[in-house]
Amino acid sequence: METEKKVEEILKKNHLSITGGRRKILELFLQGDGALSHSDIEKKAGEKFDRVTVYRTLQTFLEKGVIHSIPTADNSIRYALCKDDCSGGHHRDDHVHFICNSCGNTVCLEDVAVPEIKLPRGYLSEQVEMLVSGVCKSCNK
Amino acid sequence: METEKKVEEILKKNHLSITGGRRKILELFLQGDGALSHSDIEKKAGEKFDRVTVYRTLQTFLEKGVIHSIPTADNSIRYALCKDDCSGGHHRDDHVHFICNSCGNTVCLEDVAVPEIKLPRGYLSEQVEMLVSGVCKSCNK
DNA sequence: GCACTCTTGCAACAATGTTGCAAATAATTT
DNA sequence: AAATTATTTGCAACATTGTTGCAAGAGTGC
Repeated sequence: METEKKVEEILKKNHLSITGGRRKILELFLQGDGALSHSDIEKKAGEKFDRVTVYRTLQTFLEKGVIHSIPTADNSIRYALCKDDCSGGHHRDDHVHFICNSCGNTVCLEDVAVPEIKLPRGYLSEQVEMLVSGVCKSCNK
Repeated sequence: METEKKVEEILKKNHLSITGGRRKILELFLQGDGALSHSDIEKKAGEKFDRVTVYRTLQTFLEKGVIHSIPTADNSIRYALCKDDCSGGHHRDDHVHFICNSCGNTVCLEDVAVPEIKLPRGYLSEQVEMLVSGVCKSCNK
């Protein structure tokens, strides 16, 4: 199966041992194209995994650069897969995130770059996050 | 006192009754210039107010447009005062937010406007949030 | 000052996140 | 392929954060 290979590839590339939990969570990310919150994952994974495992797995994936986190206004961080080129720790995650107010989905707009901005004198920018909310392609019909 | 007048003005303008809790919380916002998280407020307000009161007060202020919320990557929403012209429900909050990785402060860069961006076909933008993290003016010395 | 409305605090609860530790599983070595 | 080692998982217990109903208290308008 295609997904299964990808899962193993990602885990191996990041020197992570291949376990059931990591497999399952990666599959979820590969299947749906949207971002997932912690509770999304808990629900979709069925009753199979302990809550703590999900926390720790997400934590590990974050550290390795497998996923990135997307802050949201409703206090529920979401996570999405990183593209290939940002694995290995340094993290190039300069695309816009879109949250649909209709269906609630969060997606990465990989093709929309975050524009440069000029900060006031004295401020040093290290990372920029851009969060657009509105109506997504699927709901806007 | 200057602050006290401002507090009452804001509350009256939004048809909110003037109570101790609302006074105190507004003062906190007027004093420090940074954004405050829920727990910041609880701590700074001393032992005087119930947790629930803080939640409800923030909720009320949000609805009235007295404050706006700033999502952050660490799962702790922060709140900051709105400028005068965005009271009354419709909310013009189009400035950039800055989070300092050194001191942890979050501030509104009122002078830095959020740039326009072009979304892919089909997407409808309703609100844009821009979150810059790095080193702030005070820490960058 | 009095009646009325809104706000507060308390209690109880639900949801979310964290930590230590022993058992289970995966990777490594022989 | 079995044994050793390192890592991961699940459980339990706990801490923190957020929510709701309700009675008591405080603010507002008359």
